[in-house]
Parts: sequence; structure tokens; C-alpha cells
Amino acid sequence: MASKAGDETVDLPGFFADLVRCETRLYNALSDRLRERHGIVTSQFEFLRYLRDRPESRVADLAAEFAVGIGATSKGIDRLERQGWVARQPNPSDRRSSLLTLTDDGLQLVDAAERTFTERLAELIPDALAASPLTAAAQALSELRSLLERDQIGTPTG
Amino acid sequence: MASKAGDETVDLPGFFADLVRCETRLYNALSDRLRERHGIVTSQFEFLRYLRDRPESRVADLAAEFAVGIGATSKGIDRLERQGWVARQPNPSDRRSSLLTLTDDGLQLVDAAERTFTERLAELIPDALAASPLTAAAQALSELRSLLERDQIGTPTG
DNA sequence: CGGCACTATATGCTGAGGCATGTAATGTAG
DNA sequence: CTACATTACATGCCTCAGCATATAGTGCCG
Repeated sequence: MASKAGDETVDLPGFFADLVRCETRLYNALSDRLRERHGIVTSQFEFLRYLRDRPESRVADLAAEFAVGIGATSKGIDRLERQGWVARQPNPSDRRSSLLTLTDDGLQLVDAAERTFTERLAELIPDALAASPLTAAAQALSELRSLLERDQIGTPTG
Repeated sequence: MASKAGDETVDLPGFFADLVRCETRLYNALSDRLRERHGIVTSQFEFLRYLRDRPESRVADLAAEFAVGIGATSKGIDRLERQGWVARQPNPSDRRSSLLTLTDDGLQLVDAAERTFTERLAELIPDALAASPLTAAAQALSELRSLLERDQIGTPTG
């Protein structure tokens, strides 16, 4: 327990270290499985799932959601478009931007990948943890995320 | 609360999304501050702090700790060495590897950067959260981290 | 309507990581 | 002691993200 200190208080650097290490390993492990089964990595799965759930989003919407730069997002969409999973539709109400939607292939892919993703995540996170302590963790992280997003903390420039 | 579902159970994909988003934003925000004050980013700070606390570590030790590839770690150390913060000492008991230690400059840097890091982290995570719910979160993440590391989950190849 | 600030995104350059490979050193079986 | 497998790390190639900049389209002011 690197992150727990005295009672009712938290060793923030230790908490941060655990947070980053968990994120890295889960992300890597999920990417491994998604790559071998569907030829995509976790970040691409997240883009596709977002577009399935919010069709007609714009590049900027994705960038804001995932806290990555606009340029990186644009290039990420380029790659998904080259694979035939995403289509840029002209935006009738603002010709500077495009509306992003999944193709039929993209839709099939994301549904299949979601099953893999969910299944693998359940394997990675033991039931014992998911039951009780993780519930509190989930709530705390959810609140923290809301605050960070509200204040635009850590949003990249480009 | 994207991640909390019914009682005593967790929406794992939602939890994962919150985990990744928190990590991204905190990492970015810390890097911004560290860069402007010390000319390093969070990953470099973590390398330096590790070497301060565990002198004479080897490249492979860092790679295992941070779940990044050996190659990436080697190149990261190259950069820190070029800046004069880290020195590769010959390893008398195994000439394939080097023992990594901080230079005096590196030591000064990491101590100063640590103050910035800790201070900024405290700004980023509200006291209200840190008090109670985050304690549970910290404990859960700490356990999860232990399990992932024990099973070498998400350890990269190179 | 003309011009200017602003916005949305695309693109070029650079730095960094993954993965494959190269190389030296070590361990080990016989 | 020799040969082969293995280890530890360095390096090259490719991909990708950040950041700065370019470009096109919008909105507004007079």
C-alpha cells in the first residue's frame, strides 16, 4: 500500500504513482488484447466508441473528451478514416469542420471490440476488488475527473 | 458519476474511463508546471526521484517500475545523462549493465522539482476529496497495482 | 458589403515510445 | 575450456503526440 498513510489522509504522491501505474498497465494489457483480436489499440477503441455513442461529433469534441491536442485528434481520425471505419461528412452549418460518423464497418468493429474490451477488463480487475473498495475509488475518481474537466486542467494546447 | 452503477458494484468501463482521464489531466498539469519551473516533464521527474531513492539501479529496474520498454528507458536515461543529471557507472559485477546514479546537479534538481510536484498535486486534488473518499480510492488502486505488477500485466516487450 | 478578429481544423517539425534487431557479456552443459 | 543459449542494454525504424503554424470559413462592425 504505497499510497495510504495515516488515517483519513492520503499520501498524494503515492496515490498519484499508483494511479499512473494502474492506468499504464491496464491500458497496455487492453491494447494487447484489442490489437490481437481487432487490429486496434485502446485509444482507437475509445475514439470509435465515442463516435458510436455520439454520432456527428466534431474533431474538437473528441479532443476535449480525451484531453489530447486537436492536431493529434485530427491525425487519429485520418488513420481511422483510412481504415474505412470513420467518415468525415461535411458540416452544413459550418464548413470549417466535419461531422464524424462511423461507417458500417466501424460500427461492427466497435461492437465486437467492446465485447473484448469489457471482457478483458473484467479479467484484469478482480471481483474481490470490484465489489467494495473499488466502488469508493470509482466514486472518488469520478468526482476528481469532473473537477479537472470543469477547470480545464491538463488540456493540451494544440 | 460516470463510473458508479448500482450499489456494491462498479461499471468497469466507466471506472476505467475516469481512471484514464484523471491520469491524463493530472500528468499534463504536473508536466506543465515542472516544465516551466525546472525544464523537465513528469516522466523525467519520476525517473530522477526513483534514482534518488534507489541509487545504483539499472535500466531494467526503471523499465520494470514504470512498465515501459527497455529501449525507451535507455533512451530516456540518455537524455538525462546528456543534461548532466544522471551518470552511468560501470557495474563491476556485470559489465553488460551500468549502475545509474544522480549527479549533484541531478540531486539538486530532483529535490527542487519534488517540492513543485507535491505542491502542485495538492493544488490539483481538493482537500475535500483527499480527506475521505480518496483514502478508499488510494487503497483500492494500491491493491490493484500490486496485483497487476505481481502478474506482470501490461509489461511492454522491448 | 469590406475588412478584421476569431474559430476549426489540417499540416509540418520535433521529440518520445514500441518493437525488432544488434552486440557484448554472462551462464552453463558437456 | 568451448559452444550455445540467455541476458542486458543500445540502436534503428516506425508511429504517434505536442506544439507552432497555415488555411479556410465565420461573425461582426461600420
